[in-house]
Amino acid sequence: MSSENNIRVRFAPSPTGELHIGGLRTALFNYLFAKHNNGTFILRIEDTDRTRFVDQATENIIKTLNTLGLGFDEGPGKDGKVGPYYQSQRLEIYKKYCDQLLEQGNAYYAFETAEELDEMRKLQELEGRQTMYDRRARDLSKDEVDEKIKSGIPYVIRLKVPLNEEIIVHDMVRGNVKFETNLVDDQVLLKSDGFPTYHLANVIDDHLMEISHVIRGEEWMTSVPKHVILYNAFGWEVPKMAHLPLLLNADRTKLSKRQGDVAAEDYIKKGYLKETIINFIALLGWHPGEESGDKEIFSIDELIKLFSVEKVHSAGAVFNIDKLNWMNNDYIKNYDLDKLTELLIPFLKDAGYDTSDTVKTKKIVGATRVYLNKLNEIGDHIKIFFADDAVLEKEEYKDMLITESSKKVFTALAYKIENLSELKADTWKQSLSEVQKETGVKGKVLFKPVRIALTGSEHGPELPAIAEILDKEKVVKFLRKYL
RNA sequence: GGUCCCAUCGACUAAGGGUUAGGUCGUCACUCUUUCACAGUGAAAAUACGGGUUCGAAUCCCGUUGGGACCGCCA
Repeated sequence: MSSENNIRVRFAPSPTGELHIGGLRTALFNYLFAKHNNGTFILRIEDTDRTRFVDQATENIIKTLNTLGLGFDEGPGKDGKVGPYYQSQRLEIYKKYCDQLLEQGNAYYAFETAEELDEMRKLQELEGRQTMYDRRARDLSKDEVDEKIKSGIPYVIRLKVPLNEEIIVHDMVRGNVKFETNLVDDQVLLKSDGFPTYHLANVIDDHLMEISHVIRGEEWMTSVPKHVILYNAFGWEVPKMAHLPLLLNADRTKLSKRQGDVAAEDYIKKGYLKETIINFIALLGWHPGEESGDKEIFSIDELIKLFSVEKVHSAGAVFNIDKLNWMNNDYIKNYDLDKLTELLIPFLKDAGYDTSDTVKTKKIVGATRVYLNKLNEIGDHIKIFFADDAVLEKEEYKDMLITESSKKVFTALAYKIENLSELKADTWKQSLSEVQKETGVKGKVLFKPVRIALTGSEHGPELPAIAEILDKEKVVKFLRKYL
């Protein structure tokens, strides 16, 4: 379903590890924007840094995107005539355009070593100046350049930033932003290993891939003038830009490993539902506004319908795990029980529980889902359904179980349950109320010991549900244990 | 330090010249449930500060303060 219009956006991660929550948010907003406008969502892999390349990272990113329902229209394995979508496979293209820049006088060769540049920066810092390339190779003569190249000195190609100009960019989130070119670094465009830097590759690819809107994180804001200079040098139209507010740690610094997990996959693994993740992330830095009222829960389709860049905030947003947990619990409580059970089975198996009895498993899920903030917590709540013995949580509970009234109740109840044709929630209730009448024991004195006898704990799911799941044999056994 | 961005309850946010500044999470209280949880009701809780503009400012402008991002042959 490609574009009838020309809306084309891309998510362009570099394969240096797992998909970060911040990256996921960028991907999501690009996706929502594309789908809302009936445009095209493109995945491009920016693998131009050989030193940070991580094997399988691309596969993982694609997998995570797919798991969360953010499938791309064009990208690796899905050609849309503007590929390849791996930058490492586009080296000749960058080389060609870089040569053009050189010819036009928009770029130049530079021969400093890393050490020399370090020294330069240290000095600048000492003098309290902005650290940036001092443009010392800008005016090397053609002969000097040729000679250095011939003698095998490694070189990079740098952008020749036009001096004394002002660049004004319109950002869809932030409005007009002004930059002085004198403060813009003569960015390296082509590294000494022949690979392009982000800035060169990004601009060329966005143009060649006909990207209409660049939607990316705010950390890119300060490199915008470099990109504009490049677009201008090539004589290309600058795409529309939108810089998204950062996702923040609790201390309001850029979201990073430290405070907790930042890999989207970690959240999936813990059992945050994909609906939750999408819903929650969408509301970080964006809100549909007044028309949607007090609504907090949005399906992906609703998000697509409602999304607009104009409603994106300009301030950073703290990633708040408490609200994520609440939202996940809300989804879990309202999820289709069969589907939820299906999702929970791997977690149950992980926790070492037998899930072969699907009817029982479903009942257990139904009885305990309300406690779950995430699926991997299921193991903490279901021990009682599989134990061969109701181990007392606290030693002193025993006193309650061996009183005269408890014994009376257990005896009567065990007898009734034993003679039930089937132990269900309602037959349990029926039996218990009969016992209440017959023994005259009621209230806390009745219920508490029974609960403890069956589960070993004062707290837990509803007693009738527990009884039904445990079934006759165990219930009777547990009740008679204290006689 | 330089450049750029940002500023409504603790957090996410609504209101975009006129509202008792609204909602959600979290917190607290109460109700319900013979448990916990769920659910329901309610409470505390914010326009950073100072100047303008205006009849009227959270909203527009300026300044201050505070926070953040970037300043790599990383992306």
